[in-house]
Amino acid sequence: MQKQQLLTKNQQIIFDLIDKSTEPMKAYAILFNVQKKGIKAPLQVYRALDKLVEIGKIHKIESRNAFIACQNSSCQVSKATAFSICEICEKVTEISSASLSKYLTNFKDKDGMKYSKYNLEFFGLCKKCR
Amino acid sequence: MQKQQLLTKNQQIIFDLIDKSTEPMKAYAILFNVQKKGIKAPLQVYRALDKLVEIGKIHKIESRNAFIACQNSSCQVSKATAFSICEICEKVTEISSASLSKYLTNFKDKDGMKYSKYNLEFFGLCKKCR
DNA sequence: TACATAGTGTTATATTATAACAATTTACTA
DNA sequence: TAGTAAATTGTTATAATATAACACTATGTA
Repeated sequence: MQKQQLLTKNQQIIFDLIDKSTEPMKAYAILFNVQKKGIKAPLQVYRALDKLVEIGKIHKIESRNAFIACQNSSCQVSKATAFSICEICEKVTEISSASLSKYLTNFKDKDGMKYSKYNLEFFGLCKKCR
Repeated sequence: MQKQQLLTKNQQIIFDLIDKSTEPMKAYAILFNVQKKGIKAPLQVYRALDKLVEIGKIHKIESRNAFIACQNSSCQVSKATAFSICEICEKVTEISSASLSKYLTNFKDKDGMKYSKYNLEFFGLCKKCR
């Protein structure tokens, strides 16, 4: 087990907010929500987000410019991420499939190149929206 | 064979530029390059980009906010895309692996949900940068 | 012709993200 | 425990990415 990373005040405030949210949050929505806690400027938010992504507590959904708490307790670092995104309601779920991550982690391209990291976003309709 | 989509003037100008480029291009870099051809405003660029993405002539590299011409002649629509991205030189290559696309196209999550679309970005070091 | 659809040109503005710099806190180590 | 390097914070300003709204033009087709 890796050493538990301690969060600083700003990081904790922002992580808590994202973690409680049922949907991915955008940076300026986060800013708006934490202003009453003394975080006033975009940069304070982005710095915390950068760090939280780096240590794997949250992930960025690149196609949406939004952030979601890691839903996989063993995911300490974001090196292999996969998400499903509903194109109607925008619900995002982190996919944790051992076979998928095994397949992608071991994937080699034509030149035999292996990759140290990947991000996969699936799009479709969730149960409710179908 | 699908009917060949005809491009409008702006779409053609912008596609030609991206297609000639050896690296992904960002929207405002494109704008700068086509201003001498009469395309003056960001919106003209974004509209052409949207259409080109929609018909599969180009792809957006989400993690870079940049656009690359489709390198796969049979790729008429961008429903299943995979790229390798060098984290040093930022070289981006479209991956065309039949087994990868087969695996991902058929992937079902725990709930049996199938997806209509995906985008995968691999990160690592290219040959030159290793 | 008349109509629908897609594309264009334009101005303004919204959204997302970083630069630069000074001050403060934290954690390590001599 | 004092010194110091590294990380974090606070702040103002600004850069980079993307869309809204509206009027107009071209194109295809009934």
